[in-house]
Amino acid sequence: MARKKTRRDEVLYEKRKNQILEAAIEVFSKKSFEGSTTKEIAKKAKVSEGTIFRYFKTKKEILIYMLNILVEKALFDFVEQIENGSEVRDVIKNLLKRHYMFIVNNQELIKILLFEVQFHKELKTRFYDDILNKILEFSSNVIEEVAPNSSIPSRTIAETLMGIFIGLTLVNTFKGGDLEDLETEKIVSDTMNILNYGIKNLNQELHPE
Amino acid sequence: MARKKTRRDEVLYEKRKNQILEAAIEVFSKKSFEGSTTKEIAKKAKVSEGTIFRYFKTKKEILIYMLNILVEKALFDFVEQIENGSEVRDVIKNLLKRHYMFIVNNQELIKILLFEVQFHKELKTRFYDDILNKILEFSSNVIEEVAPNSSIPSRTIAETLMGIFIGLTLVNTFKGGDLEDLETEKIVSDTMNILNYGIKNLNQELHPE
Amino acid sequence: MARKKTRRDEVLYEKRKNQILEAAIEVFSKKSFEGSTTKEIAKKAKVSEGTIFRYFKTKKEILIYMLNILVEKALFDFVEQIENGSEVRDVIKNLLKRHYMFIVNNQELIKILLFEVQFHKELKTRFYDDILNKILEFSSNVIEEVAPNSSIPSRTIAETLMGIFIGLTLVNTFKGGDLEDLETEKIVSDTMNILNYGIKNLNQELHPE
Amino acid sequence: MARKKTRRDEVLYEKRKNQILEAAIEVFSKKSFEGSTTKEIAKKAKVSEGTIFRYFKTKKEILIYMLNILVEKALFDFVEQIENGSEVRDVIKNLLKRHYMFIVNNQELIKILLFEVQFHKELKTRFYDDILNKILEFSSNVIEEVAPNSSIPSRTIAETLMGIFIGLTLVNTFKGGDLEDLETEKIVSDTMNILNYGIKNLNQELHPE
DNA sequence: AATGAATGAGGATTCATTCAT
DNA sequence: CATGAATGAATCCTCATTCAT
Repeated sequence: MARKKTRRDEVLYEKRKNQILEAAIEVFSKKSFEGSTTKEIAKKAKVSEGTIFRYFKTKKEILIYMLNILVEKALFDFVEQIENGSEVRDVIKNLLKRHYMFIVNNQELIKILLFEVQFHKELKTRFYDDILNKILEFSSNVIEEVAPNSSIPSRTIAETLMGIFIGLTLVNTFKGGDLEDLETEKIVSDTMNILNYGIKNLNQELHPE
Repeated sequence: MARKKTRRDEVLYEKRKNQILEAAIEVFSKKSFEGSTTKEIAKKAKVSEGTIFRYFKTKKEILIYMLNILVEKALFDFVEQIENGSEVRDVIKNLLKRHYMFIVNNQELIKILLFEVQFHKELKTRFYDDILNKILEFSSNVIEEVAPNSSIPSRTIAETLMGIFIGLTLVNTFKGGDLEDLETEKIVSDTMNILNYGIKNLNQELHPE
Repeated sequence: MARKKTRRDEVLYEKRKNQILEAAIEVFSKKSFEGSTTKEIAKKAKVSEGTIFRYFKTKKEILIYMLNILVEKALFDFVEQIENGSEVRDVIKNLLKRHYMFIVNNQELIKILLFEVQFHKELKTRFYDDILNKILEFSSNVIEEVAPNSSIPSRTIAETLMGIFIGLTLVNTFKGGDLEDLETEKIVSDTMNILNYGIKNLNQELHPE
Repeated sequence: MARKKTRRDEVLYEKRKNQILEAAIEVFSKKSFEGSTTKEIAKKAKVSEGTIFRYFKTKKEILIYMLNILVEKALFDFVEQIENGSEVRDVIKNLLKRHYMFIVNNQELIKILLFEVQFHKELKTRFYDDILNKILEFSSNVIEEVAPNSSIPSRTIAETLMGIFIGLTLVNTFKGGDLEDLETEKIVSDTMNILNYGIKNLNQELHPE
């Protein structure tokens, strides 16, 4: 009776699961996890409520699955070897771009998890260990290499960079909503200027590139 | 017949309302607004569920009240005239301290609102207009005064400062939980160094004070 | 310690009780018994909620008290000897007037009790026994006296009369609301004509008085 | 994917909805709308409380649905052309029968709505416009045709007829409860006699048919 | 596999009643 | 005695989850 699982079955399975995931991302990001209903997700995903529970044992498992996906993306986006410039400035600039692209590409997922993770202990650890910490380690290492004896620990610098981007992203959601690719260059270069030359010299050395 | 409302009555009223508020802050910050139940708030506040609704018409009104309180605190903490140093450096440092103290002193409230505000349109506007924007304006003005011709707009600098602190706060909640007063000096001075001298010169000019 | 109850106390007591009663009548008639709250009654009566329960052990007791009052009024309004005319027509006309005045004078109370009595067994019996039945008996007797051998039982005639008035009252509440004293004569005389001359002869014998 | 809604589905849906409706009628008529609980309705309908809300968005919607049903029935029971007798007497008799059958067949629904309608503005208008007024217009027209020049307006006669029946129904609910089909003939013919010949001639002309 | 009807535990809120002041 | 704050049981309603089809 039981039909062998074909390759096609699997592809369909993944497609359907993704359909639900995308719908959930949209809904969670608009109403928060607790504020969302499986009914609304089902509707947006164009499946029945029952179907959701074939793909995810519980509503919470959707959230967990989101974290898994973000972990993958974080690794992928930061693991590729960075094209090392030799100058501190270039290295930092590359890091900033990576941060920025990661955030822009995964805005909704990041927003959801950044917040929800606080209310679910099991997720919190993984979010910190597998995403934040991984990125911070990677950044620290890169910084350490090009500025080995800085009296500010490279980790602190990395945290500051990350903090800036998370903060900017949030502040931004209040102003308008979606970050757009177009602004990338400006935000990165403004931040670069502040970080690179310091505020002290703002008047003299700006936009020298 | 009707007893006049005495001063004592009023004090009791405020005390009770605060009791509930404190409980709500604790619960909301641990479980999110939607994830919290009035039952749990009541228990933590040591009142009956019914009592909550004598002091707040709806659960949501508790959230709104939280925003009102944060607005007050924001004004109070930023309205006092800043002791103007004459040097850019000192001014920025003062701003950073203010930011930091505001966040440290109102951690839970900020965490709750930063999150919830996204899901409640009415709150969003007020949060941006009455808190974020007010602080940004204040900061911009201060910056403008001491660094009038910077090619980076003072507003951008102000947003960056705020972004840094919001971001740092969040990143911090993942590491440990509560920010402590003790770390204030270190965080402020590290951030100051980065901002002030820039990363470019990290090796040479650090910690000159 | 316990002060002797003075006459003055008693008067005050009754006054207060009445204050509450009047408020309750107003509220019940607008929202039904179950739909009303003691809070609203208290507010309308200008006393505290607690006070209500000094005068009535429970909310339901207010309803019971209303019934008592209506019983008194029914007796009073129908017990006085009717000025017997010698003609059937005059007798019926007098009965109709009594019915009508009773309804007009106690509109709200009747509306409330007619409705609520159905949902409270204890009240139902008393309402039927002490009000409806009393009136029906009284009317039957009067009719019996002037039309002793009618093949329609005098009781049936009495029920029909009462039915007409209850029905007219209700139908009326849908059109406008309050019955007004002004219409009394017209309603009574129209009804009289129908009853008196029958529909059969409507074209010929109308308004001969 | 999505299964087409079959005829069978629809039938089941209506059956279930009716199950709940019947239960609600029973409960409302025993305890009034406000005095009833969805829990009790659910129990009586042998469904879960949740199910009720699949079929009716709110408790009040059940009441509204009841009104809709009564409107339908009123139209249906009065719209069929009346078998016109040529004599006033026959016409009136037919009208009385219609009234009576309508009331007997829909006793509970009428009792519920006659009362509840007073506390719900939206219902009140519809009840008057779509039921009472429709019936009154129909009756008036019929009367007008057979007794065109009566000095009592046909509308008044129609209102009196309706009033009689509403009133008789109510008075009846206090005596025993359900009206039974058996009594129809008697009640109709007694009322007919009163209306037809008038009280004046009660002694002479009764039961001549 | 997919559906969506049914479930029932649990949530926010109301309200009659009590009781300390 | 009068007050009105406090109570908590009970209400209407929602929603994740199950399961027959």
